[in-house]
Amino acid sequence: MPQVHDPAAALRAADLRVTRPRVAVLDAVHAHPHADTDQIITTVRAAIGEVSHQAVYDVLKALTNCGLVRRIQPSNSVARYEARVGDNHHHVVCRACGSIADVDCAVGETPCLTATEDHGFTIEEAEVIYWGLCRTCTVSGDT
Amino acid sequence: MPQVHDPAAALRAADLRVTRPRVAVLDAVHAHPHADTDQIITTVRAAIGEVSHQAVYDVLKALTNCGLVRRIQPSNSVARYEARVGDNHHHVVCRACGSIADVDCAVGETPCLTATEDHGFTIEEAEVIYWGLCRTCTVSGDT
DNA sequence: GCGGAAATCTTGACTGATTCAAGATCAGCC
DNA sequence: GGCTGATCTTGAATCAGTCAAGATTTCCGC
Repeated sequence: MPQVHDPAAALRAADLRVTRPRVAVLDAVHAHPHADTDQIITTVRAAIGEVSHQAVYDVLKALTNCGLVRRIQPSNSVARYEARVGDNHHHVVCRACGSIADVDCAVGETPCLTATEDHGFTIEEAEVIYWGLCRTCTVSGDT
Repeated sequence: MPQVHDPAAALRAADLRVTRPRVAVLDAVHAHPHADTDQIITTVRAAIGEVSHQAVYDVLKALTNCGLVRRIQPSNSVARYEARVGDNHHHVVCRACGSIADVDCAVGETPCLTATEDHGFTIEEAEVIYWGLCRTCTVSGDT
């Protein structure tokens, strides 16, 4: 049982072949939470040399599908990815600079999952995005 | 005091000039909640004839800025707009067909606004998206 | 009602993230 | 080591949304 992050094992557990690009992408997402695709590509290339952006897109899609990474995409932002999955946490997004931080759920394990009127929808998951200003932007812009 | 939807009055109240495209866009958003830009353009053109897509984008941006409409953009979806603003309601999005429905907040007026750890962020607003399946997709896909 | 100034709209090109497709390459299995 | 299909490379394409310049239109005062 790996206490540390073990990409290869995670990939095998998800029935995905273990390839250098995949391991590198998984590492990159672990190392840079909330990174966008471009940052991930850069990180991956720094780690293992040239990799096509297409490969990174494919890998991210595969990892997202099997639940190894989570894709988040606040409005007016490109897609971002994080490796913290399985727990129920949400995000604060800075309106000014776009930075993202994790927020543990304030209400319970599955917050707000009880919609008052579900219109016949089968609700599986609640995604919460808090909008505000990060500390830096609060200081610099609040004059 | 207009009991009914009065686009011109709303525009004036927001310090925006009253133009045909703006009135038509406002009408379209009122008539079709959660419509995407393309649907809005189509509706507007049906109402007042040819209008450039650029004008619609401009108008939507202006209306969003002044708070007359709200822009929502679930992951893997294009931008959508709705005229129901000011109250605190959220959305259910169908994972299969992308349809959206309104959900009143289950918790209170400003749900989940109390993040346990705000990382120095000044939180202004919480946006909640419920992911699930709409009734139609639940029935057809749940075999 | 008329005229001027500034906001708004039209036209048309452009960007940038993401996707598609075809073929080359590699991981996993025997 | 060799085979097979998944995965990666290459290169082009798509699509929502943006930028920019010039033509119109609204609003305001007269």
